[in-house]
Formats: sequence, structure tokens, C-alpha cells
Amino acid sequence: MHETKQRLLAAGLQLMLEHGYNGLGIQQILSDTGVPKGSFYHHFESKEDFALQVVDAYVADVHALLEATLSNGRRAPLERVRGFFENVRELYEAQGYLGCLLGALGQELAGASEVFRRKIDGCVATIAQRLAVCLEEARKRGDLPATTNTVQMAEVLVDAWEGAALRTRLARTGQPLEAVLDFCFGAATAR
Amino acid sequence: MHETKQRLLAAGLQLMLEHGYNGLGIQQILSDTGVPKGSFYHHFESKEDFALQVVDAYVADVHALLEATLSNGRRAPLERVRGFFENVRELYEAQGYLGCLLGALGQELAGASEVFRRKIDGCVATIAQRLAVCLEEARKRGDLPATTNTVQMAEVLVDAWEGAALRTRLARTGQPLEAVLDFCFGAATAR
DNA sequence: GCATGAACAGACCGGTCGGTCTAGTGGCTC
DNA sequence: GAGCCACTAGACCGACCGGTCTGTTCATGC
Repeated sequence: MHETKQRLLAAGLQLMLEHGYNGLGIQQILSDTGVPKGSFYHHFESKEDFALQVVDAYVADVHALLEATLSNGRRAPLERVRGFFENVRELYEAQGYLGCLLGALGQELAGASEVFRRKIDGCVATIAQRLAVCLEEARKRGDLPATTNTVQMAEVLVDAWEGAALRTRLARTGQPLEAVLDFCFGAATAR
Repeated sequence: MHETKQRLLAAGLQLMLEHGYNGLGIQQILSDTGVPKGSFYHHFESKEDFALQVVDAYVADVHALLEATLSNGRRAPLERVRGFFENVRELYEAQGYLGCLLGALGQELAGASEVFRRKIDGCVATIAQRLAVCLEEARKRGDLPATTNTVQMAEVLVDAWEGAALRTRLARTGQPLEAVLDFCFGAATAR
């Protein structure tokens, strides 16, 4: 991918986390990156197109992290799932506790834009599906009660996580993230 | 309170849930309510002042519901807490699954506005505190394990709920709300 | 019947928005 | 070295933004 385009996407991720979609003007992206407007509209059809590509880049990173953590055969499957979230928490910390881009854009735009609503819902669902596979593995090993609905549990895990990410954004602390993990993982196993 | 002001606040709640803060123009509020701009700026200092008052009205409703459900002495305390969330779920359903205003504005504005960040964080924390009181009552009765940290549990409950509310907004279903409640209440007691 | 001030009414303002347009530039191919 | 095209560059556009201003209406107290 062209270097200018990459620079724009990287800046877009950071700026959109901070200001949201409507709160972020094209001009600010251009000033921050030193890219002229002509280049921007050469690489992207519109602001919406740009934001959707920023989301794509973001979820690509998430899936890379999923791949890296979930397929690690040496750890127990439940450990791998928790390890994934712990890794994401560290990422949030490095970004100054601004939460999750999917949650931020989802909240802001789901009410007004079907395109974003569907897109982000799909991204979240896909992430949950990958976690569900690993949870199912744990269930079969007896690490989870045999009656556990692992698909639903993965959904709950992701949803609760997104809520904790929002709180992290509000309180500027990582504490909600830890708390939600402790609760969910403590709860799920000891049923 | 003046009737015009009330009309503006009521419309503001609905419109802000749908379009967010930055996505909602003053003009649209005025068209929807038939109120001229002069009246708007007579009742409110600015758009920000308006939004903060919309939030105030929203949390006042939430606290009224908390009062109504939590102080009901006939039900067990844990039942009352769950009953509160069930009531909120019905509210969301009536609004077409647009989620929670605190979550929506929190996500959109926490990164850019300290005023909103602090305000909404405070509102969420206060709600959690009231739930914690009821959870503590449950713990003392033996409905929760004696070791339960009820303050933290209340926080987790609220955070997870906000996450489910976001998902509800994305998927336009009440299902995530039910799932998170089932998980949390099933988990908390059977530890 | 007159003064007062809250509330209504909307024209108007500068600034910023997303987006377009034309021009220029550098490097590749033949 | 001519032609081509991806890319850079930024002036420019109409629309719309939040907010101000001037004026009017109307209920109330005296």
C-alpha cells in the first residue's frame, strides 16, 4: 500500500479514537499528516470510505492478535482467550485508555448510518465467533461446564468487554477491564 | 419548567440517541419541535449546555426507576437489581433498541471533552453505587457469597450492561441484554 | 393604560464542513 | 525525449454549522 495512504490511515485511527467520526474534520487529518487534500481524495472516495478503511485496518490488527494468541497450543484454551483480552488491555493502556474504535464508532454512528451499523456489527460478531471456537475447545476438555453455550458466552464476553472499554474511556483507568475479566472468568468456570 | 424547554429536552433525548452530539444540528431540533432559534438560546446557553441538560433529564429518569425498583421491600434484593435491568430493557425496546444515552454520548465525547467525560463518568458511577447498596444487602442475607466485593460487582454489572446496550444498538435486538443478565446473575450466585 | 421583562421569531454572521477542480510534478515506458 | 499516469498541491465551492442580533408579542403588576 502507498506510504501516504498508510500514514493517513494510521493518523485516522488515532484521531478518530479521540474525536469520533463527526468530530473529526478532513482538514485536521491533513494538517496532522502534512498531506494535501488532493492526495486524500486521490486515495479515498470520501470521508465515509476513509473511515471504513480505518475500521478495516483496525480489525485486521485485532485478527492478527487473535491469531497470535488463540492458536498457541501450549496454553489451555481458556488461558488463551483470557490472554487475548489481556493483550488488548495493554494496547489500550499504550493508547492512553481511549477504548475500542469499534465501540466508539458503533455508538456514534449506529443510529444514523446503516452502513456503519452493519459493518461494525459484523466485525464484532466475527471476533466473537473466533473466541467461541476456543471456548468450545475448553468446554470439550471439561474446563467449562458441559452445558455451557459457548457461542453465547463468547458474545457476552465481547459485549461486556466493550462496556468495560467504554468505562475505561470515561474513567481513564484500566481497572474496569481487569474487573470484567476477573468476574467473567471467575464466574464461567466455577458454576 | 417551561413547556417549550421541556419539549426541547424531550426531542433532544430522542434525536441525540439517534444522531449523537456532533451529528445533531440545532436546526434539526428546531424543525422537529417547531421552536424558533431565539427561544432555544433563551432557554439554553449553548449546544453544550443543552446536551448536558438532556443528560440530566435522562439520569433523573434512571434514578426514578432505581427508586421504584430497588426500594420494593417485598422482593429479594437480588431480584430487585435484576428487575431494574429488566425494566430498562423494556425501555430500550420501546425506543427501538437505540441503547443508552450515557453510553452513546460517553463514547462519542469522552475523548474530546473533559466536561462530558467527567459528567458521564460521574453519572455512571452514581448508578453503580446505588446498585451496590442493594447487592450488599443481598450479600448480608447470604444470597451472594460472603466474599463478594459488591461495589466492584455493581461496577462490572453496569459496565457489562453498557456493552450489551451498545450491541443492542448495533444489532437492533434485545438479545444481548438478556444474555448478559443471564450470565451475570447465573454466575454471581452459583460461585 | 402603561411599564416591564420573559418568551417568541427569524434574518443574519463568520467560520468550517466535505468535496471538486485545475494545475503541476516526478518517474516510468517505449 | 515524448507521452503517460499516479500522485501532489491547494485554491475554491456551496452548504451548513453554532451563535448573535434586532425586533415583536403578550401576560402581568401597578
